[in-house]
Amino acid sequence: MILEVIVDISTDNVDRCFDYVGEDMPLGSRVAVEFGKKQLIGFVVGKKETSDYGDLKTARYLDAPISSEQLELLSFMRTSYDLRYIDALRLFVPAKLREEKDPEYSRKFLTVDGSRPLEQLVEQVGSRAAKQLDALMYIASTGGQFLSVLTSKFGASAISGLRGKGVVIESLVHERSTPLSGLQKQNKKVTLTDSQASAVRRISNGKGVFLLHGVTGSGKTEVYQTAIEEELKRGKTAIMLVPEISLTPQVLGLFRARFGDSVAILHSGLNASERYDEWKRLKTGEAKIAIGARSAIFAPLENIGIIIIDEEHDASYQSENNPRYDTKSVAQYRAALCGAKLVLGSATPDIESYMRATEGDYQLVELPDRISKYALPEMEIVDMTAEFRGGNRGMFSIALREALQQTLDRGEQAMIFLNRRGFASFIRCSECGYIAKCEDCDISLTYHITEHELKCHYCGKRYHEITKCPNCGSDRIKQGKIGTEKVVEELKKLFPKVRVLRMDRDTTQRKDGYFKILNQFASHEADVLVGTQMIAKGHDFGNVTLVGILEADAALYFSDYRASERTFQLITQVAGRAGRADKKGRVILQTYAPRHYVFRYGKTYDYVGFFKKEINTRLVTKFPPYTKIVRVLISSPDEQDAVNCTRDVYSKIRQLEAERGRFVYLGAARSPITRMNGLVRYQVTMRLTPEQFGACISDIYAAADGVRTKGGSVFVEINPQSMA
DNA sequence: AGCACGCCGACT
DNA sequence: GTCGGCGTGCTC
Repeated sequence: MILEVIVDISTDNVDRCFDYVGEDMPLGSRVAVEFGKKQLIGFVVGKKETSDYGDLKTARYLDAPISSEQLELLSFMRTSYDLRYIDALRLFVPAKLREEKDPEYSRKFLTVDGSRPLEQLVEQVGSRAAKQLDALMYIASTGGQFLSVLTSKFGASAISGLRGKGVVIESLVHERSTPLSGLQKQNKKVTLTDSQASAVRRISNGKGVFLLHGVTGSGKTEVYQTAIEEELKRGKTAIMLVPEISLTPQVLGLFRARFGDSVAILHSGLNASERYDEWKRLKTGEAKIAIGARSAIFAPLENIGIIIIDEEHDASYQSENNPRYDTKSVAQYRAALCGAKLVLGSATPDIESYMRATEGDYQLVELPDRISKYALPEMEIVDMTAEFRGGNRGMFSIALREALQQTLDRGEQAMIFLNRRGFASFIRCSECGYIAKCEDCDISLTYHITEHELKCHYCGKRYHEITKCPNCGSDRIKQGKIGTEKVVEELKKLFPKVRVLRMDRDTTQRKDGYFKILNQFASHEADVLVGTQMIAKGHDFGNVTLVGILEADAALYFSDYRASERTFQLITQVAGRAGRADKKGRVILQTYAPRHYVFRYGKTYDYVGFFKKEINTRLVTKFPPYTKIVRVLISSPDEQDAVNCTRDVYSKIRQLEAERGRFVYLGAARSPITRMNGLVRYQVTMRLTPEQFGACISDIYAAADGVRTKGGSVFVEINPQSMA
């Protein structure tokens, strides 16, 4: 029997089948093969009787980790996202199965030989080996780097040359991680409210895709759990996806308490062995429910009855680095394959999801009421331009200062949320709130300090730097950007005795930093928690009665068509942190654009009102969901090479446009982040109608695949979460 | 990804 | 001449 095998090497030049002889075995089997001179593992993706090749090597059967249903999902992913075979295959198999033995997952790590002075090493490498010297200096300056990183950066031959000269030291680094400890069982009696019960009924008795729209605190989790229970009773299994950040011990504890050992948890805190163990429990049928972040959609379950995607609007469901895929589409395909239901749940659904629900593609299930007897907290909108004109140049409004004082006096806690994502910054007038926008795209412009100009990240159009507000003539025009540290500083100035915790990228570097800070805050070791996005999610603190939102409009000015949508989601989520238990909460939202519709609807938590307004804007401006944005990103170490490749891609797509009819938009430009990891970045951006997208996407993939950079990459993104 | 092969500049 | 670096192409 001839087996068509994909070998476990992720490069374009081996992204195809190689023929081996072997016994008959199911497709999806894992085999050991000799490839060149290397012993590798591979996966059988095809079988045939004869081969065009002469003397074939043999493949040895190991096991069959991938089911035929998973193989179908695999081929869907390959065509939909232009993935390499092996990159897609790896999603279905825990890392441990990638090595035939050697259970410990480790990588080679290179450091310079510290026993000798650097000059001596340089001398030994010799002045003729420029590449090797580069690499050596890089290793020295970074204090060491993984072999795989180095070879992709400097090329295989330079690195193997270095290794041969004995100037670098190699060691094996074991990826270590501490598993979440102490999943305590919590026994909680569950009685469903009427609307919860009816939601469960509709889901359990129905089929297809459901959009579960439930306000914050309406008890979506109980609905999920009961719906899963119904499927288990029918002998089915379930997958539940949550954003990585919500995979907290508390959430997992809830599921453990209810379903015990039939839950397998796949999260980033597990090491290779733990992950493998959980995978195996699902594969053997010992566990029937898989809970995890987006990759749990590939869980090795049979007979799936229900797939749930919690917080379905969350950006992390879209994979932004390879393999790039969209979890919701994958889930929908997988659910259809096995006749399972798909439930998308959110308090603030993705605009596209809600549109599909209004059009009848998805069935809309509403959970309109909060379980707690208290309503959502009252939201006050403070106009910061008025504060500014009134002489308040600080970052806290008078209302927020007073509210903070009252909260502290009562011995209660407050959260201050600072909306600051990314590194790009917008241009705003402090006087009237004017924001510089692109004439063609109606998207806020980004200031590029190096070129002293304003740019639109969608079309690449450039504008002169402005020093006077075109609206009111004021010269108080500036970049909008403040940091959490500055908030803490000012807070301490205003309230010298206040105990503050800060939570952002910096303070959560270490793996447990996130939980540590939350625990400290929960045990009232601080009065105020200041943070970014991170504090918006999950976690109920009973004693928090005040939430302040600073720069609520900041996300509005990122060059992103989803700016309003993101802002609405964010303020709804953050506001939900106030007054969860039996204490009434209060939210103070500071903005320079108080009349923006996102705040008008946000104030009353009116998602549907917001949706109607927003979907209309998208229609008029021809943005998703009415179009698809496709971006081809080209990177190369060499500027000229990048330009050439970009031209190449652009002309191919221009040709495509000439054949298939005018696109909504097509353009080429430098990428907003012009350099990254030493690579110059360019992009070809287009917007396509759904019909054009369906007709052209495979040709766009082909155009991108047909261009090779010298040491960089070319890839395609669809509706990227960020255009940076 | 690794490895062989072959071209090319630098130096005994 | 010849040694070693570096790019290219191939692996069933």
